Amino acid sequence: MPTLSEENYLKAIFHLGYGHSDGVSTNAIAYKMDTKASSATDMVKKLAEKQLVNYKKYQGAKLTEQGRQAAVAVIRKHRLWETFLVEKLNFSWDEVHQVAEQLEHVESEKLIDELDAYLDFPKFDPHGHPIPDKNGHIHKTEKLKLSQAPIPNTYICVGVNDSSAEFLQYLDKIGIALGTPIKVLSKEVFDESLTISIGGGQVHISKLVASNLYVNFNH
Amino acid sequence: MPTLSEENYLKAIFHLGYGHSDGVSTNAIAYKMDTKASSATDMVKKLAEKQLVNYKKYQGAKLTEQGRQAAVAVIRKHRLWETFLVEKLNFSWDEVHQVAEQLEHVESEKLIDELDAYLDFPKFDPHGHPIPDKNGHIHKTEKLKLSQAPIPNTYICVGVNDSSAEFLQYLDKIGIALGTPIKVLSKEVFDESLTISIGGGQVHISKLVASNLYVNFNH
DNA sequence: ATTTATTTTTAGGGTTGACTAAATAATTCT
DNA sequence: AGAATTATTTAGTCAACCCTAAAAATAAAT
Ligand SMILES: [Mn+2]
Ligand SMILES: [Mn+2]
Ligand SMILES: [Mn+2]
Ligand SMILES: [Mn+2]
Repeated sequence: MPTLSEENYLKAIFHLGYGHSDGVSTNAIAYKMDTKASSATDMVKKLAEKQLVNYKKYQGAKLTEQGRQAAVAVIRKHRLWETFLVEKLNFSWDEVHQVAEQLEHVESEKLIDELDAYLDFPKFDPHGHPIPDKNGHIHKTEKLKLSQAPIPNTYICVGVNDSSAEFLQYLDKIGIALGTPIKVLSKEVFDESLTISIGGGQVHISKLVASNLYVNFNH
Repeated sequence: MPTLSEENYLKAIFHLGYGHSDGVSTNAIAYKMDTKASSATDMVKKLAEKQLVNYKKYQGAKLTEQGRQAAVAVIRKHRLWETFLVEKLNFSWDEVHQVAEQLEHVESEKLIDELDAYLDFPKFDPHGHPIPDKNGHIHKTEKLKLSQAPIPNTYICVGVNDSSAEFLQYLDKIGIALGTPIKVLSKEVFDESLTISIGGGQVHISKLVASNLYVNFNH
């Protein structure tokens, strides 16, 4: 079994490599893990020895199938715990990440299976992220970044890209939660900021904010 | 904050020193922690530096008030998690210890407070052990070891001293759970084994078993 | 095509928490 | 008391994971 630290690296490599076919650079890993490039190199070597990643010097790391399974298992635990915290323990969506970051490393297959059942097999976590199933399969859903959505149109917020407390609290403040209808009124050509309407009120959001919001068509 | 390893040592010292007024020997700590005496000495020194224990060479370790608070906080978390696993996730009392051993180290005050509330502020864990409150106070209850209980008489099982899976599964097998009435019929003078009656059936248990069972008068 | 800048790796350490083996203190036995 | 046994500490290593500084490789700029 991977150590706690290895699990965190695997998760980082998974997220950084998602969608891309080339290796994840040690620099990118180090940045995401809030550590130094030399530490990332060391860890990547260790993961390679354990057959969890493929690694060639100067070419970055790519998860093996075994590594992907391990990464997805941790992500599954992370998202189930986040769901538990919000659904059962009155946590808000901006409070769960830090705690789930610890809970995700608890080792017990029964624990996670029972938790899954207790939560009634949720498909998405409190940030709209899909919860991988027991076999490591991640259900793909249609969604697009609000920054790339055609306007004018009305969408439904289905997820966030950034799960930081700062961003989520900002969304709380302007009245956006999962399921909130967002009517996009106009886009400023200069900075691609958007004027949107939420529950009657009108709000102006930056491109950065819009690019961290996932929406779906309101069909 | 204590590290994970320090927390485990603090807990061990708390349990070993419970009731006794002299220091806990490094040997005893090592045995309980399943490690070597030299490792225990190292750790005790570190805990002493952090003011969590008082330690003088060759005189064992005693928790300071600060150390006791830290130990009890971990025990509180351990027992709340065990309760959660049994009450909500269909774990049996012989399956919870190992998992709680990991969960007890998750750091989040809100988590443990909410868990406490979610479980409706339980007073005892699945093994009949008292759950310390938020202030570190442990509610004392009357109880005695079945091996020391006057006979003949009828008692109620209120707890176990040994929480190992082997012992708990043995109790399952002979039909003893928390709350089970136990009628003690006779004690063998030779080995102090007991003949008891549980729900109609008659069972013979060793002194060792009886000394690991806590009972209360059936009043 | 060089030179310059950036990225990545290597070399050398530090810390935590283990271990073995050896030394020393405390205890028990005769 | 003196000797033998046991308990405890010290000394010296080790592995995991991190660090800084320097070297080497790659990428970018002139
Ligand atoms: Mn983590
Ligand atoms: Mn999430
Ligand atoms: Mn533990
Ligand atoms: Mn217990």
